[in-house]
Amino acid sequence: MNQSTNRVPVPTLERMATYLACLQELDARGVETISSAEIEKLTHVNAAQFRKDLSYFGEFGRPGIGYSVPELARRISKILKVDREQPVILVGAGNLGSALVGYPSLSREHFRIAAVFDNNPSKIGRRLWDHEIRDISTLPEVNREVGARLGIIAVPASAAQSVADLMVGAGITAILNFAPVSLKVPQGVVVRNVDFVQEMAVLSYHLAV
Amino acid sequence: MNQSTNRVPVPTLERMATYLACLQELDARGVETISSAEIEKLTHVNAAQFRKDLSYFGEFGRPGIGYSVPELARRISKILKVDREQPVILVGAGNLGSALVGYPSLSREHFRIAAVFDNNPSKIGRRLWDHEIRDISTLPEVNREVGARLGIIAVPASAAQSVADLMVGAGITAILNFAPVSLKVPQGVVVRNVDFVQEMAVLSYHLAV
DNA sequence: TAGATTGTTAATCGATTAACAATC
DNA sequence: TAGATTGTTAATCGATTAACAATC
Repeated sequence: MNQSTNRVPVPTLERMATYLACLQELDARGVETISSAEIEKLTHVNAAQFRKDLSYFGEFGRPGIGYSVPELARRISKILKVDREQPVILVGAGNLGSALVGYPSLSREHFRIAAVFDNNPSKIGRRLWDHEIRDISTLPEVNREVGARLGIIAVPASAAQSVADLMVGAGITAILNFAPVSLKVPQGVVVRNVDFVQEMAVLSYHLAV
Repeated sequence: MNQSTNRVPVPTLERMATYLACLQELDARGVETISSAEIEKLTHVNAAQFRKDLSYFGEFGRPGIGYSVPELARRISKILKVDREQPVILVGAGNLGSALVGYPSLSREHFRIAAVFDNNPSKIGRRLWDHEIRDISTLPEVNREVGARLGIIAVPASAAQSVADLMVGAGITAILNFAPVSLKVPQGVVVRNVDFVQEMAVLSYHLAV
């Protein structure tokens, strides 16, 4: 099946990333072959779901045998485009931004923080890990060099929309947004939101009174 | 409609938290009344969806008029149980844990970090913001005093399951898990996962080649 | 009253899962 | 061959949305 003709459901994409993490772990442990039933045990994703998800992208296994762990990992990496270096720009050099820049799993999947921005004069020019914190107003010119298409927004809610606008103007087409606001972006730009408070609120709902 | 007889869809709960954030913002701006159509403009959630979501919990508006912003905010807070102080324990005093402890929005919604744990001897005893980092092995006894039912896991994937087990043993019934693993927990314990790399991978998929 | 907007039903849409022929 | 497991179809399940009577 063809990725350009058939729209892949977003939940499928999320699970593809989950499968990949699982396969990389198995590969590191030297496991060579795995069945959909075993994937279900490890990820708690239904085996039929797993096979259906893969079917959006092609055929990956051998009936009666299962899937080659390293091959499947390689092919999913390619599908998700995490098999190549991907420059990312980050706006917001606060605690969260700092944690993200230092987050080792991001670089492990070839996401490379290429520039860090803030609008706070007392932060601009200082260092965050091995990055200089740059003036937000230089974002367009910096990204002309860097060429990132992925952006991370780690600023307060009140500033998020204007940062998004700036990013989109500078050629960013995919945004990970940590601010609790619904961003307005043009067609063709993808946004995913991460909202800790929302997550905690959903958990809170489930507490016994 | 009754929350104990009818299971509320998880997407509805997530949106309820979104509505609440939006209403609090409106309330702060002094807006007194709002219609579902205006909520759609602000949150990009379909107006019928909004009304349907609320219908799981009762009646909140007045036909022809709309919804009282402060009243609806108060009632959603109560439904999500974010109207009261909620103690939370956090394990993992790394960069991410540190960012979470310092995250102001959590306390704004009455989530109070009550204790921070780590297993690293060089961290134990040190301070993180205004918390002493405690030995993970003391978690059960500390939580006997603290009485938290919410826990946050901000440790590497390899340690996450054992931390989860420890939390569950200490009375935690809801876990926010930042480690990229599928936790096994007993019936009655709720887990929500936040996985930055997964989010980035989904965005990466959408990039043009 | 006329106009606006709710709460809810019914229709639509899409995602999950069971079942099984194909195949190693 | 017999047993295992895939890829895919069809059935099920659940979530979203349009439509509208009820009501302010």
